[in-house]
Amino acid sequence: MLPELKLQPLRCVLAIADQGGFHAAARHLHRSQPAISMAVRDLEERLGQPLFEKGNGKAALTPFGQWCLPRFRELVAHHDRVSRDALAMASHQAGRVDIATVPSVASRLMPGILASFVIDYPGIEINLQDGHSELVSQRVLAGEVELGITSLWQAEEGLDFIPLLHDEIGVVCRDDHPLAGRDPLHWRELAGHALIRNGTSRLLEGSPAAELLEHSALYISNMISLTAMLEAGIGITTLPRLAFQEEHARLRFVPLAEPRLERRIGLICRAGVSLSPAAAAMQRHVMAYLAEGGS
Amino acid sequence: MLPELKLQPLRCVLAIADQGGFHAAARHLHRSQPAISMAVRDLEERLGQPLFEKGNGKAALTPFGQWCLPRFRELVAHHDRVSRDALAMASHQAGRVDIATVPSVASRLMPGILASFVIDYPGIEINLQDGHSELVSQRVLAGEVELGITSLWQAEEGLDFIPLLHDEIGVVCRDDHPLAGRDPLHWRELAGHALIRNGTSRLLEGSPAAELLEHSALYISNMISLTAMLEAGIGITTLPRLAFQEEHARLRFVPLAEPRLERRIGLICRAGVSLSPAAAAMQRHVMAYLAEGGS
DNA sequence: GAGCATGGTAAGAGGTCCTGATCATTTTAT
DNA sequence: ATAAAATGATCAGGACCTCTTACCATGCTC
Repeated sequence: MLPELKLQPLRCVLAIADQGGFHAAARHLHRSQPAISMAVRDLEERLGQPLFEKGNGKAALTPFGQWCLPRFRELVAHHDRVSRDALAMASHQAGRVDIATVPSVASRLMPGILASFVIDYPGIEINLQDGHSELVSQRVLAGEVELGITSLWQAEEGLDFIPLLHDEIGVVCRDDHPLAGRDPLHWRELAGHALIRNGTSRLLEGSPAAELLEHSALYISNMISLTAMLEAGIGITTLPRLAFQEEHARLRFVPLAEPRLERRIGLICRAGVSLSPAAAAMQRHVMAYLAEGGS
Repeated sequence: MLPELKLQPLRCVLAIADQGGFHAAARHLHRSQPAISMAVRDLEERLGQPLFEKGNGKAALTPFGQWCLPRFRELVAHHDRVSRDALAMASHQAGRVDIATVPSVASRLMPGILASFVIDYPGIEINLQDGHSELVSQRVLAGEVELGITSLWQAEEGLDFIPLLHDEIGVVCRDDHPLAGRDPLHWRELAGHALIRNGTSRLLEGSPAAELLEHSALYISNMISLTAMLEAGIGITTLPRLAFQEEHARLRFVPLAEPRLERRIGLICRAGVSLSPAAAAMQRHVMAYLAEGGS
């Protein structure tokens, strides 16, 4: 029923009207002049009305053509806008990535990653939120964010996990603590010291050191509070190295040598659903960044 | 630079998303299934990003595809709207005609013409304005209106004139006037009677009766005032028959037999400019209406 | 009237698009 | 578990469309 108005003929009409002639339009569109004539004739046949006056030497729009012109112009402009936007989106020059990470990654890794990312992809909008690792998994699974950077203790259904780095677990204590200087540190040596549990303590579960947790009376989830406790000398805690804020002068990180514990930090995304171009770019960027050692 | 997004592939994407599969989309679009696959593949290559997930049995949009979908839908809808409007305009189901006529035509001819026109072309908007004949010509020439119905005393540059009917000139007087019953009326018989000139009196110019005008002291342009004068018995006047309002019980129209004078009423439009589809329909309608004798 | 512009027309090459048959894979039914 | 059905992908062939080259008709300029 409706005739299919192809865009090329519409562009021809616009060019003829703007450039003031078939030949000029042909030059402008890099086509031969007969192509313009035929495109216009075909379009006029589809519409059932001439767009240009015939017979006279000059090209002049009929009233019908004048009526059509602005509508054609709008339609072509609309097409170009959609085309440009889609291309920008596809070529990572525009778009948006939502990422969720655990706080330690957000504060220690992401600044460097994002600093270089925004240079490479200035058009991409980034939304970074942090939360504990289960929240990160949930948000990725729910589709609220496309990418997550976290540690997975168990392979989760519907999530793809791409390992990025190993983050070793250690003991954090004040610099005047007896354990502060030790380097080969066995978990048994922690017995008797006051241990403060925190959000990452469940990383010890399943290891011989797990029984330490049973003798711990303090649980602090907030990192600020935790460091304050440690600085006050109230006790020691275990943390992944990445979660240890090195700028605290009086705190020391002592890696656990036996058993050697670590969390595997990686990228997670929904399985079976491909990423948006922007998120794919971010994924590649993160992997390349960490492969180069965080340069 | 910008890829040319043809509409057919876009429709394919919409159909796949709406119908939930390539085969369903093919049935819906009355195409074969490979055509759909190829159209999508071509579009994906142009954009540089896949729109549908590959590998899985089912067709599912990628995030990029989801982003594109509403934009594609808008663009296709825009095209269809333009196409439908242009087609309606071209096939006289929509549009607008601006006409200017002399008052006599507007009041005596146009009601019948327009009554049947609006039945045949219910979608066309009509704008009718009246004015004296020079004003009609001016407006047509200036492009303010596309069509005019008037009497032309001289062929005017840039105007095409299509004769429609002959309107004879006669004398109008009160029913008790000495001339009221006369039928073969010679212009010499008007001598001595008080003649009121009006806007149509210049139709006498160039005829033997022109000298009558010199002995006339009254000029009334307004038709209401003029008939009031005539009904008061102040004098007589000359009018084309069409301009004589027959519903005035006490006034009589006596055709001038010698010289026989008439004005030629016709359609005028700008020369060299074709009419809008709606105006062309009106032109044909007027000519057909008057050729049939005003049925 | 020669020359240059306008746009229109005809024939052929090239590309696009569609179809029909076929294949690989997944899902569903028995 | 096996058969059956449905999904989308692929390929070769042909119809169709579009563009180009060459040529024609007309109007304007000098």
